[in-house]
Formats: sequence, C-alpha cells, structure tokens
Amino acid sequence: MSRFYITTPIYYVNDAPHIGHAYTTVLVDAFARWHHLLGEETFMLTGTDEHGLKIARSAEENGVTPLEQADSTSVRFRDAWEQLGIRNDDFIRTTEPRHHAAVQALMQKVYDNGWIYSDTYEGLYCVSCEAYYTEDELNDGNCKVHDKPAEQMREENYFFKLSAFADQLLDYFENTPGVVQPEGYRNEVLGLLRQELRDVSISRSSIDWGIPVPWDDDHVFYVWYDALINYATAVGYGADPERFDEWWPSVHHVIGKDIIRFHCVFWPAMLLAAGITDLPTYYVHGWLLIGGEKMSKSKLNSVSPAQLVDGDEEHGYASFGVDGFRYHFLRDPAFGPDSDFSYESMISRYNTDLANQFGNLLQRVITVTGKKCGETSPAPNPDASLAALAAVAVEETTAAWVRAQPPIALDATWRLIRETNEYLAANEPWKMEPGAAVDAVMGDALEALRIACILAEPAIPNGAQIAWERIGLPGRVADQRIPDDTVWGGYPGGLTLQAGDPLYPRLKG
RNA sequence: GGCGACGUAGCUCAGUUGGUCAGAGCGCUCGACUCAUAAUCGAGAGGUCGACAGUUCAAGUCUGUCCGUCGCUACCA
Repeated sequence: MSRFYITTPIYYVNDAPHIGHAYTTVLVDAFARWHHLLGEETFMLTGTDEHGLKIARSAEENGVTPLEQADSTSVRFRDAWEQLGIRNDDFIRTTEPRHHAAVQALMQKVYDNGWIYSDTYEGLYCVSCEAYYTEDELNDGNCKVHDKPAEQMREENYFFKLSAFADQLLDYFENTPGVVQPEGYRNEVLGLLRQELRDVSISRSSIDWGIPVPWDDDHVFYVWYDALINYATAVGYGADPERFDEWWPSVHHVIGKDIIRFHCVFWPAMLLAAGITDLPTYYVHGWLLIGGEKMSKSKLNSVSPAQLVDGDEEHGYASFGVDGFRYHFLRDPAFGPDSDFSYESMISRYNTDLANQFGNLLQRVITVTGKKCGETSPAPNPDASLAALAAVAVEETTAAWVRAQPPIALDATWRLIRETNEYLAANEPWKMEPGAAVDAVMGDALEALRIACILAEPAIPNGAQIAWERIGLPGRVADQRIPDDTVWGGYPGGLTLQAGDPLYPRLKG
C-alpha cells in the first residue's frame, strides 16, 4: 500500500496559536485527508518546538522553568488543533525523550561521517530569530524581521559542512519533478543553492536549554537543527528503523515561504550527511496578511482561531464552526502567494458556498424527496446528465489536490454542487406527480450529493458526515475511496432520509 | 546591482505549446420560480487583458523598453 507522510512545521512555543498557524495546519490536515480518501496509508504530524534562547529567556521573565513555559503553550496548540478537527496522528514536542534520542543519534551519525568540525564563531545574533547575521543583513544593527537590535556574540561552535552538499542538492532540486510546489518556490531554492554555501553553526555553548551534543557536554544543538529532526523522530528514526524506512521515503513538508532555507537547504544536506538519501517533497505556502502585514502575535493584529470557530460577540465575530473556518482558509487563499485575510470575504464564502449552495441543496433535496418519493429514497439514473458532470468534478478535484491547490480543487467540487442546483431548477421536481420521473430526478440529486460529500470531506469533515447521514448513507464519509466510491451510481436508493436544521445557518455580515 | 514573480471585469482570481482567450466565482441590475437557510435558476451589465514599440497571416499568450507592486540575493560604501 502506498504511504503518505505529511508534516506541519513544529510551532515555536513562544507564540500562542494564531490564524497563521491554523492556516498551515488546516492545509496539512486537508492534504492528509485527501490522501486517505485516495486509499493511501497516511501519517500526519504536527507539534511544538520548545528549545532555544528565546524560550529560556521568556521563561525567566515569567518566573517559570523553560519546560513549564513550554508545557503551557504546547497544550494550547494541541487544544487548538483538536478544536479545528485536525486529525494528526502524532503530536511531537522537541523536549520529549524520544526526540532527544533521535537528535543525538542523527547528529552523531553526521559527526561520525566527518561532516562536523569545531570552530569559533563571532557575530551579531538576533535572539528572536535564533540566528547570526552579518552587518549588512541588518537595518542599522536591527534585525529586519523583528526590528530589534542584534547582539554581539562569540562562542566556540560546531559547524556543519553544508558546503560539501551543494552539488547533490542542486541535482535533487533540479531533477526531481514536483519536489517543490508551487514551482516558483523551486526556483528560489535553486537560487539559494547556486550561491556559495557557507558552513553553518549548529551548536551553542552559551545556553543549556537544548539538546546536549553527544560528543561534547558543554554544547547544545542550535534550536533549528534540533527542530528539523523532529520529522525523523516522529517516524522512528534511531528507535525503530523498520518504521522509519516505511514512512520516510514519502515525507512531505508543508512550510511557509519564510522557512525555505532551513527546510530546503540545511535539512536535506543534514539528511544526506547522516546517510539518508530519501529527501523530502515540499509544499510551500505564502503568508496570510492583515492589512498587508504578516500576521503575528508581536504585531498584535491576530484574531484567534477560537474566536472565529466559536464566535465572539464582544468583538463582533460570527460563529463559523470548524467547517466554516477550514473552508475559508482552504478555498480563498491561493496556495503559494501571500494573501490578505478578510473577515468580509470569509463571511461571504461561508454564506455562498456552505449555506446557500451546499447546505441549502441538502435541505431542498431531502424535503422534495420526502414529499414526492414515498417512504424511502430513489436510486440514481445510470444515464443521468449529472453523471458526466460528476465524473468531471471527481477528475478535476483530484488533479488539483494532487497539485497541492486546494482552492482549485474546491472550486471543482462546488461546481458539481451548483450544477445539481441547476439540475433541480431545470426539472422542477416539486411540480411533478409522484412516479418514476420524479424518482429519477431526485435519485440523481442524491447521488450527486453523495459524491460531493466525499469530495468535500477534506475541507468540511463535519458537514460532509452529517449530510452523508441525512441522505441515509451508513458509515463514515471519510472512509470512502476515490475513485471507486465516486463512480456514478453508488447511491443505492431505498434509504431513509432525515430532515434536520440547516446544516450551515447563514451568518450575518 | 543580479535573478525571479506579478500587474486580466467593482472584488478574488482562471487563462497548457500564440489562432472561439476575452473567462469563472462573488458583488450589482432585471426577470423566473417557490422544494429550500430572503436560499435557487436565467439574462444582463461590457474590462482597449499595466504602458509603449516590435515579431507574426494571427498575441493577455512571444521579444524589447518603461511604469507599478513584491520576493530571493550580492557588492560597493
């Protein structure tokens, strides 16, 4: 059976979960759900990044230990994802023993292979970035990202011979189709690789909140290198080689464009240095912007996911529910470019696509079927005009998900929903007398709905399941298979439909 | 400075290899319908596809220049 391993970045516990984190995580969850529908064995990973100077200092300010600091924020991420219907198979924390063991095992391997050496490093260090910068990478001595002064630091470091891997990496990114999507970001990676690669510092002796370097107790690994290895830890690196070998070749990293360098240059080089030749595939998304600025806690412009899922009367936010939240972030921002977050467009998207088109279609189909088709539901017509349209929807939706383009995929799925509404208007079953003709129309509509439920499940898992049940189908929509179960004619008929409250009540803008 | 992306209807965007490519959705206007969550369906409203100049029988679709956004990256100082 083919496998699909997909990861979010692990989130730094210095920041509470915000919409930007949620965006990435929903994307990954949807990709994982899609691949599950395709019948692949999937493994979805997320987690938290908990080491580094910034956490140590933050803990100190708050009068707690670094671990206590990490504990309290990590659990907020865990809760946030549960609230968004995220079906992650694991949640990794870099402070866990399994991760310490994996980092030490992997880095020891790199060391033993001769790719690490000791040297002195002196330079300007941005604590917030956990990174050294050269003077011209700063604005008047201030970090460009955090707009805070960089500090002069000097320490004995271990260095990784990044420079030795340039050719192998270039070959990989140039010759592997689809390694980085969208394609534009692949060009940026190639651009980074074509520069002269400088060896990078991977340890710190100045702090102790980190994972000890196994061959030198005075050092801990620089938080970035510790963090990247989480992807290997979670599938058993070092602890369970068989499991690692099963999952690792199918690893997919979903990342924001700001962490391309770490993920596409440093990380695969370290994998190669450790003797791991299967390198990741990357899906790179842009930033969600508010008023043209990157969303972040420090900019104080973030709305919490919970405020949008549950609603917040005080601040005037409607209750979108899990599906409304997920759907907006999968449907509206193009995958790749930056995108402005707009509450108004979120409302509009919910009302149009979920309430008016999908929810309302479900409602009217159930009502008319109940009035015109007797006790149980009719079956679809094999030669229905909708059959061909459904086949197109399946094909186009599939192609777009595989290309990592959720907005295009959902557009294709919703076209089927709109076409089903058109089909009803064209046939006016509510005007017909009970009989074969009206049964055929409603059977077709039910079948189109069934297929739409499957295709929409990665975006709106809750509503898809409810709709699935209301049209009388057994089991879980999430466990259907594409394409086998999306072939026209799967709706058996003879089922009992259940009316109910509107699936997605309209929201007031 | 180098490399690259983008600039298509009010909004968000689609538009492989140049010839129904001038489009979709939303919004708007008008009309229809009444099964449905004031939902749905139909029609329309017309944007010189950033500007200019080229190549071509034919260009959003290729070339050059320019303007405007933005990204990655360098050097000098």
